[in-house]
Amino acid sequence: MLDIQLLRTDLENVAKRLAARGKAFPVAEFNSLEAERKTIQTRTQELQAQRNITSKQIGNAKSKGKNVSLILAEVTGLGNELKQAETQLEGIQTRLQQLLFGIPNLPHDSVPEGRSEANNQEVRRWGTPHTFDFSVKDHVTIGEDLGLLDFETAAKLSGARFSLLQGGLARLHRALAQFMLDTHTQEHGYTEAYVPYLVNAESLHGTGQLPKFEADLFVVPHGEQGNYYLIPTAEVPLTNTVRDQIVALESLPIKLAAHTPCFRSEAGSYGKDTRGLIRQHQFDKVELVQIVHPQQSYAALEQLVGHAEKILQKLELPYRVMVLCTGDIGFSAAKTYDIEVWLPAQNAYREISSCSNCEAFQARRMQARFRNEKGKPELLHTLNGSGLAVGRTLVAILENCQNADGSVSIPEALRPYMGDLTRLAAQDKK
RNA sequence: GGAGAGAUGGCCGAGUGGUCGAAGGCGCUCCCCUGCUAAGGGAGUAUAGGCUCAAAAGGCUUAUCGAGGGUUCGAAUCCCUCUCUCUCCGCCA
Repeated sequence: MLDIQLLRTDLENVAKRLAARGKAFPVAEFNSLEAERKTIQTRTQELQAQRNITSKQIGNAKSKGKNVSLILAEVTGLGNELKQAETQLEGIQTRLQQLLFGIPNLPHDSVPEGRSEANNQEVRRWGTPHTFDFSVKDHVTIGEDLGLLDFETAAKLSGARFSLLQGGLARLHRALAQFMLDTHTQEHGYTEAYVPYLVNAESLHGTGQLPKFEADLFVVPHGEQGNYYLIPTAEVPLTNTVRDQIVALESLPIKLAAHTPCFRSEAGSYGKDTRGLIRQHQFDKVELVQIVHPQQSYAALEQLVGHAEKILQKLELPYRVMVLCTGDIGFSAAKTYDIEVWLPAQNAYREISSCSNCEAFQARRMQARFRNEKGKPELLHTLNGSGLAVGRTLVAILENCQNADGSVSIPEALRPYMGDLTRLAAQDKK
């Protein structure tokens, strides 16, 4: 959510920066709502003040044993008028808020302008893609040939966009998550967290998935209490830990890491990445969240990307880092880096991590604050990044580490998590 | 799932219809006193808004005592609904 003060004082500039992300701000609608709000709010508060004064007079008079019927008669009409004004004000403020909740974050000045993915800029590259002296297979073929990856059975159990891993591949998947989590907690200073996978609407509202993106979520009805939602990312529970809180300055930065499944309905992505593990309704991810002092958030973003990169470096997987352009950053983000891993079978780099600084956008929705140097509450900055998407990392390993005989070499960093196994071969089902 | 108790400021805790944004304490900040330490004295100390102001300061004002609704001229206080926490019983990994 944007700061309404900013909209009141510098609407033109806000509209301009939103235009850079391809979002037209409804200036006229906002201005007329604001004008209306101003009139009605002033009127309401005047009436409230009048009521308060009169009520006090009644109290005073009564305690002195005076007759109050005269003053009482004076306030008779006030109640109705006040109630009407209050209702009207509430209506306007709801409309203003709804408008505001639908407006995305402003891009940071350092974000390159552009309309789409095509305008994202490469920041750096690490590693050299391997050249193969045989024709490479894609991860689906590799996994199925090994007898360890089974989409047909998954489709029977659930439907499209689910997968079943077995044997060494399932173990490799587990090993990856452990390895990532251990690296971040032991080398990068994150606190490991185990979090709820079902969250309430307030939490999703806090991080910005609601109210606009309900269609992307899986909803679980829960009796009369309303709905639970399956988390689309651990960013939601991790970031919302500070919702409605005022944290102490000394406790910053807060760095949290969690390994969770993520659930996305993938509405609107029909026909995209239908083959394989790239785009699933359920996938695992190790998520990094940082909650920091506003002055630190851009330094923290660089760090956060580095933490995610470190995983790929240890796994010796080639990648590049992209800075997303104004037209491609997500709703809550002010700046986003994507990390893209090399996939030989696609002969392309594909997204494996996304790291964003949301500045105060989420914190404002969540009322997540800290006591600043002057002891005053101030909004925090929140950041999140994948470190990394486990399923996609598995894909990258299968494809980058494949051998001519159909086996897959296990990166050295993972071997301690695999009982020192060096390769996955067809007989590894058990 | 059943029965009961509770939710008040950074924390503890008083407050059962009016002068209560809320006693008292703790903590924190500033000042005074004390040769040092310990102790003592005084003052201050919620948040989010609105209007005003070129801005800062200030001024005026509104809302907030778990949340929402109701009764009333007036609600922390009375009534209703919900949420959460605790205790006991049941069930369960």
